[in-house]
Amino acid sequence: MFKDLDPLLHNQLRLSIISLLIGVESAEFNFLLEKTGATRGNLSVQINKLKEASYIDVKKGFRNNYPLTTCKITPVGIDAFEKYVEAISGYLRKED
Amino acid sequence: MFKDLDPLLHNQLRLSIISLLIGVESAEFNFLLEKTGATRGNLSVQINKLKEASYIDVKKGFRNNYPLTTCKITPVGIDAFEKYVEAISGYLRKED
DNA sequence: ATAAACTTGTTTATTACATAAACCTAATTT
DNA sequence: AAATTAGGTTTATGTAATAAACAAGTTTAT
Repeated sequence: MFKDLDPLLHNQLRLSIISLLIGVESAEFNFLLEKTGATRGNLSVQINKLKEASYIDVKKGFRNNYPLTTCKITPVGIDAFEKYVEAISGYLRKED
Repeated sequence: MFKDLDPLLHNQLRLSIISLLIGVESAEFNFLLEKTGATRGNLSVQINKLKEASYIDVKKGFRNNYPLTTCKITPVGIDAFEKYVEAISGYLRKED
């Protein structure tokens, strides 16, 4: 009847991150921070969870002498997102 | 950018319950149990949370001498569900 | 040059939540 | 009358979400 919802994506912040990444080539930590309105700590944690699931790739470098974290969605992440969209859509329709 | 997701509805089981109730006049405990595949305990807990938020009305009676719990969505619940659908839709589109 | 404040994150600690397991009461069956 | 079934509820526990504290270095002000 109802498809299971990927617990990793069924979370506001992680879903926001993936939703943002799906639309861009890649995104920096501060971009995600601003767009999501999350705290740094929470964003850091959730980025790592997505990374450990291989939903995103994370590159750490420097710019203007400061640390710079860049995120990019992977094919695995894209696939998971598309499945999630399909699954949750089944909950949102009024018809059976 | 992203609208907040009602925490009460952003849960697989509770969303299933509301999604089912939105399509029917009312539903019995066992109907929800079967359709959602939840355990009785979990269903009981989540029904009560929805009830405490006035998202649903719960009527307890008897049928054939056995307890019978019947649930019905309220206007508050309908409103919350519609808002949730709109909010989460903002996360699912590929365009910005 | 040194202290203060800022940048960019990470780690830790606490609270809340989701869920299964255990329990309860009454009815039915054997 | 003992065991089983029906219909739920309560409790206990592990997991997860999040904020608060910390870290490591950089820039600015004094």
